[in-house]
Amino acid sequence: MMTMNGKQHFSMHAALHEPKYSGLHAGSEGMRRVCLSAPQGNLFGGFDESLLARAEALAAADGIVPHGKSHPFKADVTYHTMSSVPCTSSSATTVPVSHSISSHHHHHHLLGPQSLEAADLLDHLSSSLSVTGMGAPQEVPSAHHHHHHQQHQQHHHHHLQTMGQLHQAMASMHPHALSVHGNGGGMACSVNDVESDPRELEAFAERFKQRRIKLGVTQADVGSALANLKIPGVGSLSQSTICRFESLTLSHNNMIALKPVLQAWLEEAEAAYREKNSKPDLFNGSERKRKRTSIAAPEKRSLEAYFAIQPRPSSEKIAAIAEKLELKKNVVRVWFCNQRQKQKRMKYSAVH
DNA sequence: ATGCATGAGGG
DNA sequence: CCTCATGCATA
Repeated sequence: MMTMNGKQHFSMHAALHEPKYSGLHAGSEGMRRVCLSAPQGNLFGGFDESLLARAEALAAADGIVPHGKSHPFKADVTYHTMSSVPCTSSSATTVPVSHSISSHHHHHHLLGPQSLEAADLLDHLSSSLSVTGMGAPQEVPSAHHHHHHQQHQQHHHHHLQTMGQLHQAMASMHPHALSVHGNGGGMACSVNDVESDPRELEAFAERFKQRRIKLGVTQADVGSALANLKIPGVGSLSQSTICRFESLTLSHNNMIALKPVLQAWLEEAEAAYREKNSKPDLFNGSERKRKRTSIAAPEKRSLEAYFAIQPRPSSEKIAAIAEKLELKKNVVRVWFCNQRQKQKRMKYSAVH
């Protein structure tokens, strides 16, 4: 029944764009970012190549693995569950080193004395170059802030909507459903964000998670159940999103937008709780599946080093980096985009 | 739980 | 091309 994809995009997108948090969020998120800002922004001005070279060299040195020669394989692997896909394109070369090193590489000096990481590099370079005459204020080449929290939960792929059914008509709805930004410049702010200090969000997320678990509902269940609430502009969400909400790994705005919806669900669920589901019904074996490139650890280290220096490389630079790392340009571009997004997420984005 | 990807909307 | 919200695929 229904190609199971019939419920994917519910654009509540349109709503939140380029939020400068100009006035309203200046106290919350904007603040956090400011705290992280490094005084020296743009380090480029003609040193590009040398900087990139150094970043790479250092990143490479950082990964001194027992291989005397350079990696003979492609820097990335592309997985796909489909055998019918002939386009092993980006990786005709299967990487034998796959998980051995690609998983745990936490940028924190546990590698030894030579592990000069991006932050150090930046620091080093900035002191010697900040005089070259550029001062473009950048976002925040902050050192990484990685938080690793793991706790296994359920893994339950839902391609179902056995109880969901319906929805999907919202793709054409008004773009401002649960927007947080109603302001169009007039700053008549009053309706949105206000009542949303990160403190409360954190508290809510925690409560939500606990009660959800108490109800014996999985993140995926919550996601699909949201469609049943029939809130205008709100369709279902994925396990990923629910998970991210609970772990506060969404942007501040996203958190605020989702809170009311999840709260509504929680209330309804507790009212008439006690309903499970799980009919992992079958699907067609013939679906074009999305591929997920896997960037190997060494390359990832290089990218991180570059990112520390310049979070927003130009197209040319991206191309150059892509070539050096033997990655597709688009892969590199997306990596930077995702990295930037990551930087803006909640959680311990700053002082906590 | 998270990495890489897609797409809308805005320049 | 970017930012953002989201999701599939995966570890």
